[in-house]
Amino acid sequence: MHDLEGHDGSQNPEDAGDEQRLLSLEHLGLLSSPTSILYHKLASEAGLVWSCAPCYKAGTPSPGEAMLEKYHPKLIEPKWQKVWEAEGLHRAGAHPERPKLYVLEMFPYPSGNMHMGHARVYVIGDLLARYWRMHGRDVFHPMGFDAFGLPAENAAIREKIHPRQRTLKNIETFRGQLKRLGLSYDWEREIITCEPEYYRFNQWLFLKMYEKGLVYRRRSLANWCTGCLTILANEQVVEGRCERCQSPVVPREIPDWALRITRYADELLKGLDTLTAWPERVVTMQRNWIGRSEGCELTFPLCGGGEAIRVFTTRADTVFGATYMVLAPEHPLVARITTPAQRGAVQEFVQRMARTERAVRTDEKATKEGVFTGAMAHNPFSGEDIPVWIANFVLAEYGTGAVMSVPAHDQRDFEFAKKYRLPIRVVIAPVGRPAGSATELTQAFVEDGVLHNSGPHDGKGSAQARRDIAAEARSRGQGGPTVNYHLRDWGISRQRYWGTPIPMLECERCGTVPVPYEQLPVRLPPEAPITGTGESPLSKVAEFVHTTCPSCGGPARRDTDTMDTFFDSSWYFARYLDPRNERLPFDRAAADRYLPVDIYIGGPEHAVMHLLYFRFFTRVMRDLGLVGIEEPVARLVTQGMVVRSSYRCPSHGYRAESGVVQDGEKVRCSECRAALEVRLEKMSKSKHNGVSPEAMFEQYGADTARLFCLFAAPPEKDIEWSDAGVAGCFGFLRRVWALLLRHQERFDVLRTLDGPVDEARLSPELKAFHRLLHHTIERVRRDIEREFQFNTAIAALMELCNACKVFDALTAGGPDDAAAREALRLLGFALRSLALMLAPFAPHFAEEAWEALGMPGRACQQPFPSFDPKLTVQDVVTLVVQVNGKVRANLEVPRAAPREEIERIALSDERVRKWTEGKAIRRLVVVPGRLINIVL
RNA sequence: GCCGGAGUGGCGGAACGGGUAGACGCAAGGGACUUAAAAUCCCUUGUCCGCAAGGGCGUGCGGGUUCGAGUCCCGCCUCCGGCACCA
Repeated sequence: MHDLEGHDGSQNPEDAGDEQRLLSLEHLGLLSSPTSILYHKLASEAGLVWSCAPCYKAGTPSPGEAMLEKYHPKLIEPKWQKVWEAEGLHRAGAHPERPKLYVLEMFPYPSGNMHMGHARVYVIGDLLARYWRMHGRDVFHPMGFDAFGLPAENAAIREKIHPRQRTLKNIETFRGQLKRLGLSYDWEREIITCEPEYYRFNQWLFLKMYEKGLVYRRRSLANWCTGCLTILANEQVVEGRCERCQSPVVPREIPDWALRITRYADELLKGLDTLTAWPERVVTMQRNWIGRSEGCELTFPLCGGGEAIRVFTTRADTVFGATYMVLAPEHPLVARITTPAQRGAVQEFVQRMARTERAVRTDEKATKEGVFTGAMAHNPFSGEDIPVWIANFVLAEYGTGAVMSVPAHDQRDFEFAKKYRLPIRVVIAPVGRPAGSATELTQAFVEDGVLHNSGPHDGKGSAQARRDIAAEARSRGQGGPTVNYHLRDWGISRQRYWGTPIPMLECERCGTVPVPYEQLPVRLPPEAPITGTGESPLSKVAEFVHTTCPSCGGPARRDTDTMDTFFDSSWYFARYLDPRNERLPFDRAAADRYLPVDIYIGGPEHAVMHLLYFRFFTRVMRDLGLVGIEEPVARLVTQGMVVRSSYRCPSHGYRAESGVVQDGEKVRCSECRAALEVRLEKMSKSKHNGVSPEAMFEQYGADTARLFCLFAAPPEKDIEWSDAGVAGCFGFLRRVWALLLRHQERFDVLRTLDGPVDEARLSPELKAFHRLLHHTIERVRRDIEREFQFNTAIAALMELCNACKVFDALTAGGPDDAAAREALRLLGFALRSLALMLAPFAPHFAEEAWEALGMPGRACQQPFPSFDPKLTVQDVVTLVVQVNGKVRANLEVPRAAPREEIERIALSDERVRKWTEGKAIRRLVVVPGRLINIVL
């Protein structure tokens, strides 16, 4: 059925590559037979090894005959993936008596293909999952798909493919790629957010939050993305632009549903202190984002009217210096207080601001401009009447949307006052110095100091005055101490099709009515006119919109927006626990068993949005009695990007590696010979610097890809994709393979020698190796557990493999020869340990090795090797001899040598005497087992 | 501007509470095997002076503490990330 195109570089995942054929073999009634039989059967059925791979010896090995001449991942990997799946080795919950561990990676949005950035995250998670399973944990390690979202909808507009169809196809592809990486997920837990079985509980949670007053309808200025044609949450606006498509964002008045995340602002902030296993920078970013600011609200009555202006300030101590006030152009009072004489100018200004892009408006370099409203307000502290202006730099959504302006002590106010010739009054003097005069100020004095020109408060320090003035305001009923947050409520309505319908109705008689729980899910209609014009597609689906009111039975209209997809991903970690539950989002007992997530791995780009919502929802779910935890994630790992060189030609744009030529130091475009700009950038199709996992599997196999992802750098750093580095990892696996092969004929003997090694019978070389082996186990465990330093753990394994050379000299002694038997015992121990330690890193390889060694069971289910702390150190150490801090000699001494002995050996050494000759020794510093420093 | 983080060979990166800087891998050079190439294996590889033995200098820069500093302290520089007219 497949076409007969060759293997030449076709990227089509359906291309009949060799292992594809292996995977598609459905004759797996064989799974109950020994895997070696299965594997040979697979191989010959696939026509792979014996007919076409030049690296194999010709001929068909008989079942039971062990290893192939060369390491061939293409053959090994599909085999073990089938075995794991058939034997259900990665399923959680099989051992309720064991301690649990929930390892989670941020689930993907299934775009067409998995890329290396994805692979890296999953490989890190999988390593931890596999490692801890070998330590006897009941590991919960699920995977699913974040399936709603704009890209599918945009693609639908472009390519006329239904988002659902496209998404499901992508998931299919993606899932296949995940499986080919050998990731140990419990696939029975899979969730797909665009399925009604999932999103009905988005709706359920929305309704519960509505009941709790955590959801409200608002009609305010929303962030409208001119590219995506929908409103965005505050978090999705980056530098005034859409974080997704970079289009300008403009204010637009669209009614939406908002979640009252601000009600949890303080709790979310305090909770940060408990997140000791989160990266510092993520905690800091969240702290900044929540942006708690303690201050004071003050009321300024308008002259000649009952109305008053409320302002928020952190500098109540400067209130006597407030010489004018400024409202945001959108402030509701503006229209009412503007005098007829100023109306024209004010209206013009307000309208201009309404059209201004957020990016332009909030650009710090934008000049401050404003218009006088004609109104005056009364400063209740100084007793003065001061003018009320509107200006571009005052934001409607922060504080009260109005400020008191103190030009002498606030830089913005200062600039504004200078520009419009507004009065400046100095009311704070630097401590210990006289207050300057307003006329000689060149910039605002913004620090705390001593009050001045402030009536009864003169002479007080700023901090004291702030407290007193706030208290005074409160006692007069004109404000008082208050707290403000940078965090805003989370608007979740999106004017798009591909998302969760919002379960709310508008009834002509009853007003806003929630959809009753028993009517959930409100299903997304299968078809809707997806036009991308900015109107909600659902509003044009008459049979969706028109419904009956559940309370009065009269006609009602459904809400036609869909939810922000961050809603979906805010609680998915809990749905995995109980993904088929039709009554509740998940069962409380399952939550109590597995939550919180012990280790969560994902990109730092989610430091604020996703992770803040995650924490918010966890608290909401706690208040709904769904979970018993406060924080969803105990330990967070933010991994770096996968980057690779990109080449950009001034006239031909980004060039693929095949389109560049090396010319000495320079790299040139193969078309026009122009020098190219070389940069390290995140892999992407558009920059032509990507490496597809498919290509990796094809060339080196999943184990090598996994190994490289872990070896290239520690998790939090970016890794630079290096084809040579990948080849190096492949080479390592091949060397281990060759090592096993060299000792193949001994496997039968090794298997029988499993008792403890008797050091006394080992040669000095083997004794040193024995200790290195124990030390390696210690290092690998420590690197994984404490530091997440997988790169150094792999380095340790490489060293161990290199050290195994000592066994090459092993001569065949009979089993009666005690020394030879001990050496073989050690060899067996080493090979088995190496195989098992590799299991979390290169799992297919490890299984194959384990099987070849003739060991029963599966490598991934064995206990991780353990070490004897007494044996992790060498008994002969290299002692460094320094003279005045400079290294002059290295000495081999017994580790346990007494201090006097060490001093004697060191001082009598010829190389040392050369430096100490004829000089008095002032001091001898001895660090046992390490060094001796002779100070002259 | 504010808040984080990082600067180590030709490259990616090591160095547990201050104790041989450069583990491990890549690249490079030399050699072995081969009719040849590939693959594989062995050796060398921070830098400068030296035939060598040996020595000098080296972890962004300048100081300091210490017998001893990549690591600790003070002052800078550069790069990356986040926030940014938040009152």
